[in-house]
Formats: sequence, structure tokens, C-alpha cells
Amino acid sequence: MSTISTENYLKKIFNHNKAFGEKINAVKLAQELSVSNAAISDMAKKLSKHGLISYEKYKGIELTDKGEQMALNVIRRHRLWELFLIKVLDIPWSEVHEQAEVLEHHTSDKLIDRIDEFLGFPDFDPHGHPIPRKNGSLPDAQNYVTLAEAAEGSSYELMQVDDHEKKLISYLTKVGFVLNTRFVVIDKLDFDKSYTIKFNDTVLSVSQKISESLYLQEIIEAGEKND
Amino acid sequence: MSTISTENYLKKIFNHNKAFGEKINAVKLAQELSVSNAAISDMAKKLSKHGLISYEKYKGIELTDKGEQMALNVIRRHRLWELFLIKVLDIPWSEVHEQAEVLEHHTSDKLIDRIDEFLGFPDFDPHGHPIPRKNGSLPDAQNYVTLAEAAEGSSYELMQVDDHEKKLISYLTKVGFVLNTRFVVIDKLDFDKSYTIKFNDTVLSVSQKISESLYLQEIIEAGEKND
DNA sequence: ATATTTTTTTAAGTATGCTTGAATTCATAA
DNA sequence: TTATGAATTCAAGCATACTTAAAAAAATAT
Ligand SMILES: [Mn+2]
Ligand SMILES: [Mn+2]
Ligand SMILES: [Mn+2]
Ligand SMILES: [Mn+2]
Repeated sequence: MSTISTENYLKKIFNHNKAFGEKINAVKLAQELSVSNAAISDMAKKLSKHGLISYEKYKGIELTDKGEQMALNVIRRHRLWELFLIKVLDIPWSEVHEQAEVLEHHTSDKLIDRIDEFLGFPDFDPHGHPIPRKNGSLPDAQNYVTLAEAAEGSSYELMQVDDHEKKLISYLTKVGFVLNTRFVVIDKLDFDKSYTIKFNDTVLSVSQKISESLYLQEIIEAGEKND
Repeated sequence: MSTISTENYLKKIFNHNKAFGEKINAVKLAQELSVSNAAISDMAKKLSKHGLISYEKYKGIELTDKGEQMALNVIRRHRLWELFLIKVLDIPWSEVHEQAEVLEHHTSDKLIDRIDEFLGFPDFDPHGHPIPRKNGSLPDAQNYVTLAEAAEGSSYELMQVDDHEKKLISYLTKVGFVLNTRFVVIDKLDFDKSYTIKFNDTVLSVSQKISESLYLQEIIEAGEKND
């Protein structure tokens, strides 16, 4: 009971729960996976039978412990591949996600552990997401804020970007706004809720839409009070 | 029309033709792929329809140019992965084949070309097999002899080993008889057709069965006549 | 030439994972 | 409380890739 499809279902269920703190609705899951509601109905039955999810209809779908372990394993393979592809093979930042989306389903434990070791047991992937460890634990990710919530005049570091936004990541690469870049919020335009930020010698205008996909950590200068 | 199954069919058809210089018989193909004759019948129809093979019944199956290009591509991916896994990730010699058997079907052109470049556009895989180039051409492999055909007293270099013989390769690794090892044939025992060979400081007895899986190139010492 | 054996194909069935459209079940708003 | 709409499931069908058993076709042996 570990096929490409089931692995993708488990991953989506897990990620939704992680992002929103609640079980995912069957209709939502169908939309997210681009399949029909009937397909969800079918698959939910299979996953339940195998003890991977618990599903109360009209309530939502949740992973069991067993299902969560499987999901974490897929995510581990995904994120380790992403990091390996960009670090070792120099695959562009914007492309690693879609390559990993395939490889995550075709990698033995032995191979992924070698990749993990080769990379020095990293904690974060190229988009700033935590990489589940072999034992299933997750490095803690801070509570980031999005640029849309940032304060004028403050300094931030870019900590995380949505990995599935290929076009956005191409753009960020092009303008040099990569992960771990430190910048200052120069201006927040009320008119269109866009931001003007400055990093290195670049001044960049960031639309509201983009600002919602950039996850930041505020940089507290030495000597400044935090609170 | 490029699924895991079809890729495996094409590969087998190609390899048989390469090894024996003749089209493969449908029954033989069934045995090689561990499927029923009925499955071959089905698949042969599909592959023919897509112009990948030409099949005259009771005569045998042959790749078309298009089919051969596809086969070469799969083999390219397979052999590049093998080399990458052993060189970069230090996966044991005896295990790279089975890992590559999976990855060969899940690797984009972009990724395999990066791997090729990373390895410096190599000509041979870890078992001494030629790696098809991006353009479909094959580096020439010499006409090797097997140890079973070797002459007492002569010197040879181990040039190629059957990649699917996992146990054999484990054994060769254990005793240190790896690819490109140079050795002398000390003795050939008529009794069981076994060989005694010497390389570095090791004297090894090689059974007849093993001797047939080791492909060699004779080493002509400087000053010796060839013929 | 005929019989036997081998090769090949057909037919029906299984499993996964989808689809669409029609039923059904449930939640909720009037 | 009942009507409406949303969520869910059922039924039938499709595609891939297999299986076994039986039938058919061709090759080979006598
Ligand atoms: Mn990703
Ligand atoms: Mn996936
Ligand atoms: Mn191989
Ligand atoms: Mn394969």
C-alpha cells in the first residue's frame, strides 16, 4: 500500500493539516489533487482500510500515526532531493520542486539516507522548509511572518518561499532575492498594498500577491529591544 | 507511449540484439521479462502500432530506428545513474544496477544531462558498458574475451562484468577483484575448468561459471609481438 | 502428408486509479 | 420542518498491464 497516488494523497493531507491546523475536507482534497470527488471517495476507503487515515464523512480527513509517518517519509525524500539537486547538480531553484515531485516516489531508504549523509544531515530544504529526519521528527521552523504583515522601517531575512510557485521563484532568482537575503522594508504603499524593499544595492517593488508568499524573520539589531 | 513497461520491453529487445546479433523471439522475450506469452502478444501490438518495433510472427521482434533511439535513451539514463550513484554517493558496486533500474524511468532530459555533465561526459558505466551519448551514438566497446577463453600465462585487464549478477559483484568486491584490475592467468585446471589468477598480491581461484561472466582485454607487454 | 509440438492470439478476469453522470445522504437556511 | 444545495457514493466505463485457460495458427517431426 504505497503507490505514487497514495503517497501524494498522504502528503496533501499532511500539508493541509500543517498549514491550517485542521483536517482537510474531502471536496478540498479533490480540488487540491485535481481529481473528482468520486476518486476521493474511492481512495479514502482504501486509505482507511489500510489504517492510514481516519475519515468521518462531512467532517474531514486526518492522518493516523501510521499515515503521518508515511507522509513524513515522502516529504523527507522530496526535500532531500530538492536540496541535493540544487546543491550538487546545480539545478535551478525554480525547477528542483518539480523534479523532486517525481523522484520522491522512486527512492529507496538506502539511497535517501546516503543523500542525507552526503548533504550533512541538513535541516532545511531550498525553500526553507524543514526536512523530516529519518526517525520522523521535524526540525522546528520558527513562526515566520509574511511580507504582507511586515512593518515599515524594519529589517527582515527571507526564510521561506512557497515551493510550488515556479514562476515566482524564477522571478526571485532573476532579481537576486534568494533565500536568506536580508533586507529593509522601505515603504508600504497603501494604494495597492505593495512594498518597496531594499537588499544589497537593489531596491525592489513587491506586489501584494507576492508579499503573501514570502515568509520572513525579523532581524533584531544588537542593542535594540525586542518588546 | 513511454511507460515503465514499454521502456523495459524496448531495453530488453535492444540488449538481446546487441548481445546475440539477432532479433529476439517472442517466447524468449516473455521469459526474459517474466511475463506470459499473452502479455507479449498484447504489448507487441501496442509497440508496433506506435512504430517502435517491427514484429513478424514466428520470426522475432526488432526495434525500429525510433524504438532504438528510445531504448538507447533508457540505457543512457540507466548507466549514467549507475556511475553517478557509485562515484558521487558511494553506493556499493553491487547495488547501483538495481537502483538505476528504477531511476532510469523517472529522470527528465534536463536532469540526466546535468548528471552527464557533472560526471564529465563519461564513456563507460561501472560495469564497463558503454554509455549512449545524448545524440544516440555509442562509444565503441572493444571485443573482449571472457576469462573462460583466456590463455595460461597471459596478462589481462578486467574490462566488463554482467551488471545484473548482484551476488557475483558482491563477491568480486569482497575479494578486491574490481573493474580495471590487471592480472595473470597462472593456471587453468582441466578437471573443473577453473582458473587460478593473480592480481596485486592476491591469488584467486575462479570457477568456470564465474569465468564466463568476466570480460577481459589481453595486455600486450611492450616489446611483445601481437600475432 | 499427417501428426505433434510450439507459438501465438483470443477471451475473460484482476488490480489500480481515474472519469462522468446519476443517485443518495446529510447539513442548513428559510 | 421542510426544501434546497452541498457532499458523498454508486454505477458504468476507460486505460495500462498483467493473469490463466482455451483456441487457433504455424513450424517441425515422423
Ligand atoms: Mn518542493
Ligand atoms: Mn509527488
Ligand atoms: Mn545496470
Ligand atoms: Mn527498468
